[in-house]
Amino acid sequence: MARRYLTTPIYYVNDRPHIGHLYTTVIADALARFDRLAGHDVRFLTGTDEHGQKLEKVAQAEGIRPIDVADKHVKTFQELWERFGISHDDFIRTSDQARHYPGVAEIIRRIAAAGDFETARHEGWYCVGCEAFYPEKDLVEGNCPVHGYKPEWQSEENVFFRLDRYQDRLLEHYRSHPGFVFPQTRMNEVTSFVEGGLKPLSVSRSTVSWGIPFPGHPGHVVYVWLDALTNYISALGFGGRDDTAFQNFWPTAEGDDREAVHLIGKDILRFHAIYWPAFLMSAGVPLPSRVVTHGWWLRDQKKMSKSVGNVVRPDELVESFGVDALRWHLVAEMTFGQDANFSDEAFLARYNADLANGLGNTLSRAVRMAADAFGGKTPFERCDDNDVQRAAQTAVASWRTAFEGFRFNEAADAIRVLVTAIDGYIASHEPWRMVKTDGVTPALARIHFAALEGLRLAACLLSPIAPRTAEEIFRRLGVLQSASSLRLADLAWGALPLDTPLPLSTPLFPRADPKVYFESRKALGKPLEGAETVSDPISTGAAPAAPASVSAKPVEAAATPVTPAAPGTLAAPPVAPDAPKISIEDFMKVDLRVGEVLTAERVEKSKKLMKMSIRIGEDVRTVVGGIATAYTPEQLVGRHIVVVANLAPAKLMGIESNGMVLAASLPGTGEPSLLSVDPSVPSGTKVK
RNA sequence: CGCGGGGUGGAGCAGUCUGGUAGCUCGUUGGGCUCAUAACCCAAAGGUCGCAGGUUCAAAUCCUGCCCCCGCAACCA
Repeated sequence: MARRYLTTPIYYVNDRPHIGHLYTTVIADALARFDRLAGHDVRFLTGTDEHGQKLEKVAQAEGIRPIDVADKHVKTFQELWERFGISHDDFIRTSDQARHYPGVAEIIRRIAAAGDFETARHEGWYCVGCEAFYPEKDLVEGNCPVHGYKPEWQSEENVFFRLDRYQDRLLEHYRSHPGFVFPQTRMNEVTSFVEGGLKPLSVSRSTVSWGIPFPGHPGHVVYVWLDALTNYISALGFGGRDDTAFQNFWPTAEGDDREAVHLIGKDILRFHAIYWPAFLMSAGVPLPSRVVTHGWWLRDQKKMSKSVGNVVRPDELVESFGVDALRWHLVAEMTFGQDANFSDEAFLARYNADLANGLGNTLSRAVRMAADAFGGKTPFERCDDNDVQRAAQTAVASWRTAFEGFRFNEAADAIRVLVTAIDGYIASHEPWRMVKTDGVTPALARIHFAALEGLRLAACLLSPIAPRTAEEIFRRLGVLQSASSLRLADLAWGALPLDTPLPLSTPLFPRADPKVYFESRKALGKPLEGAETVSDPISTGAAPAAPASVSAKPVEAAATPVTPAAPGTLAAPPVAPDAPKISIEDFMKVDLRVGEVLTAERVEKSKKLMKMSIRIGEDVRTVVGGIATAYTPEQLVGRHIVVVANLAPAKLMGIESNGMVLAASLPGTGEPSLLSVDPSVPSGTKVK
């Protein structure tokens, strides 16, 4: 029995869970369930990344400890995973001093022993406002180009990891393990990046205090990625008192029956495919087997139209159609590795096609007819040689190949094809006609057996993707089976029990009329926010249920009641935080003037920048502003706008800008909208 | 010359690594069925696979050049 160690990234607790987190986790869950079904000994880990400056700041603002903030948000993730039926065996938190810290200490001890750490002094002008160092040449008259005041001379000692030493060994590993990164295009990307040269990596921070203290460097904490990546082995007990799980699940050598697979999104590929293996090499720990990378979910390529009311968030879809409908959609809709669009229209279309009209309706007709013919029971005679049986055989094979090759959407396709075959089989054999002409015959029983057994197998194949639905189908077929107890043997034809009661039920996935659905959404008067909808927070239990006429809640959800999370756990982002108050004197420091745009041109190679010459009274100066996405040069020339006249100059894309144009930043898109005054107001006029 | 993704019937996408009848879902049209969730089944229409060259018996697929779209990075003072 092979051992499989599967991980998701650990999610940063400051983020609200969004469709991306959900996708990675659902895919990992499906893979874990598939592997268990295939008879592997599986350990599936997920968790949270909790250290770092962001969290520290949030805690500061709220006047509580960072760990309290983390505790609060961790619950959100855990509840979400519970709700989505994620079958992880373990959950690691990087703030866990008993479980995680020893692993980090150990990997650092080993890297240090290998001589791959080195301390280097980092000195320079540090602007507290920018939280960044500036080279002498970027300072404007000795002041910060942004804030205009004198930066501090800071001298900081940092620990560096000699990543550069591993360039060749990494490349060698990629060569000898072409499947190390999946898919291939991502492997190429990583290879070319490493070929481009690696530099020592700073792995300690003294500007952050919420983190793991760096051994031997008081005042320093461990760089977040060195800390976070180590979760994959610290969770197995690496460096801890009991490392049995590490011994059992982390691969040791070639030809090992152990496989460690990291599932990630493409945004964190570099950390997983370059830094992490290098850390492990240095520490003398074998590398994980594969880094499997998926693409991103994009929002409707169409702008979301507020007036049309097509702003519907996944949590509303889940509310109306159930967890498994979304799981199915995520798996089936995205070609694994590529980017895909998430749209509610596509969700509805797929829901109706695959789940309502396809699987649900086929199950419904097959069960109803069989129950009618055989007195509420399954057929009394089996059939082992028919088109459904052959289709099922093919489906099982391609489903397995798909899962093994991380082509999850193809696994879903295999199920769809099988369902279509069953439906076609029923249509071509016309059992409804047979029963009228010939009565209840063995031939009729065989046809129904084929259809129902096909559905049992379809449910088996569905179980990694939509486990609760699979179990509900079993129940309706009179099969006593839990999704988690399934094994390969269950995929063999013919396990449907004969002459067994068939419970009748309401539709598995009630059909949804998209028109009615979207109109009801509009009628509910959902807040039509822009920015938040892009990130698709999956808020749990917050949305009101859709009217019953639109969609009765799928039975899957009813059959497996899940406790909804407390409302508001994932509520919309907070409104603008209170800006600190300033005095009138402070405000008067800002010299606002009316300026007339004389010329305007886009800055070469820049998307946002517009270079303008602006006349302020007698003075003509160059101002660069990030407004090129919203204005053409022609629209600007002649305009009287408001300018911050006494702003310290700064260089943007090599052009010195003397001043700043004021613009409102539109919610959602962030598009600028210039503050203009009536052209009759002479340029140079003071604004206050 | 910053990095990357993409351009395939009306829409959304597979297929490209490993050349060989262009596939899927939705939509459209016609027919069928009435067991089922106004579902389902069958058939049809619809594609110069971004453009131009090249390799080959054969190119959506390999090579070269070009065009267009979209992210990211830099820059939003």
